[in-house]
Amino acid sequence: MAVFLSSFVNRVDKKGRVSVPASFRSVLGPDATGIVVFRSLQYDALDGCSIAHLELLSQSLEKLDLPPEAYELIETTIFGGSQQVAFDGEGRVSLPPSLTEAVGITDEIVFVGRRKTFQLWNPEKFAAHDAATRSAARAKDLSLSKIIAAASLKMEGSV
Amino acid sequence: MAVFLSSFVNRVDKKGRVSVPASFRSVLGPDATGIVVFRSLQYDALDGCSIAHLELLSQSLEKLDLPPEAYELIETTIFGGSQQVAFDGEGRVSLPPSLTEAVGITDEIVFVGRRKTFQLWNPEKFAAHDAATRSAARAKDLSLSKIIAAASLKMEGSV
DNA sequence: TGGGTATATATGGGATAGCATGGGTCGCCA
DNA sequence: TGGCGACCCATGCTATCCCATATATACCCA
Repeated sequence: MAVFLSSFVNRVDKKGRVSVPASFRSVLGPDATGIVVFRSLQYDALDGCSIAHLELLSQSLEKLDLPPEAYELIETTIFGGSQQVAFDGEGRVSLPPSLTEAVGITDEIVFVGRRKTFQLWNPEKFAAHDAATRSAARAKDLSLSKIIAAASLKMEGSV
Repeated sequence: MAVFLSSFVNRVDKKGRVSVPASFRSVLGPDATGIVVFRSLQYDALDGCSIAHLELLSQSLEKLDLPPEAYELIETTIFGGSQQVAFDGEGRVSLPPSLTEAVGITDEIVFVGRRKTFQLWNPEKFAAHDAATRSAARAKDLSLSKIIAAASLKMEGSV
């Protein structure tokens, strides 16, 4: 399993600790010491990724041809706004109050897999967001089977 | 941990002393005797870095083909205006009043990690700056996950 | 196929060490 | 000799580590 998949609802205890879902930890690999968390720019949620991913970003920053405001954004928002949180012996992390308060996470949290990264949501907010996204997709008549069918056609055509 | 990450709010005591965040000190390494602080060219804040990094900056400056006035500006502002401050036994530094007053730092200070360097802000000013950066990014629809995805693609492609 | 057992995971709480912070004292330089 | 800065010690808080427990899942054996 190489990507972050599906959603998990976990509790946040009095100390602010949260169990990272075991399947997410296995994606991170046995050598991972923790994760990196920062505020999502688009959503009222937190983004999470592996430390390796952030280091990758750091290394590739110099090579990427980004607009100056993107640099500024990354330097301040990601590196300044992110928190590296380490696993304890049980695979938990303690999320800093500054981040959880900003997105309304209190005693429960949803981990949402997003392939290379994942998100952390307040359960009610995620439910609302998910419902809105779904109805928007329906309105646009987006369906997975159609997308896959279209992709397969494209593949066959290219062979 | 090889880069300066995340933000920390610390107190400035009556003597003008400030604890440098432990994680920043660990980035600087066990042999670091202090840090270098100077006024940011772009922001109403202070820039900080390791002594080694300033030397690196000095060397890379010589290789750059800068117009004389820019060179002059940097020499005067950065190298002339920078202060080397040493750690005390507890990992604190005392910031010169000339610098703190110039950027409005009084009894509280924010350390903001910026990868190879970090910044020192008045908390209120940083909050405003951060909010402005965020909303600008949102307006431009800069997505961090897109940037990260692009970075990974580039990295994978380069292997 | 069903029951029982073992393992993994999530969760909770207590102990401890590290860290931020404050105050005091000694020595140096003006 | 007075003021300032550097070192030393004390303290409270918080994060980290360690151990205990409940629940769910997987496995095994009859």
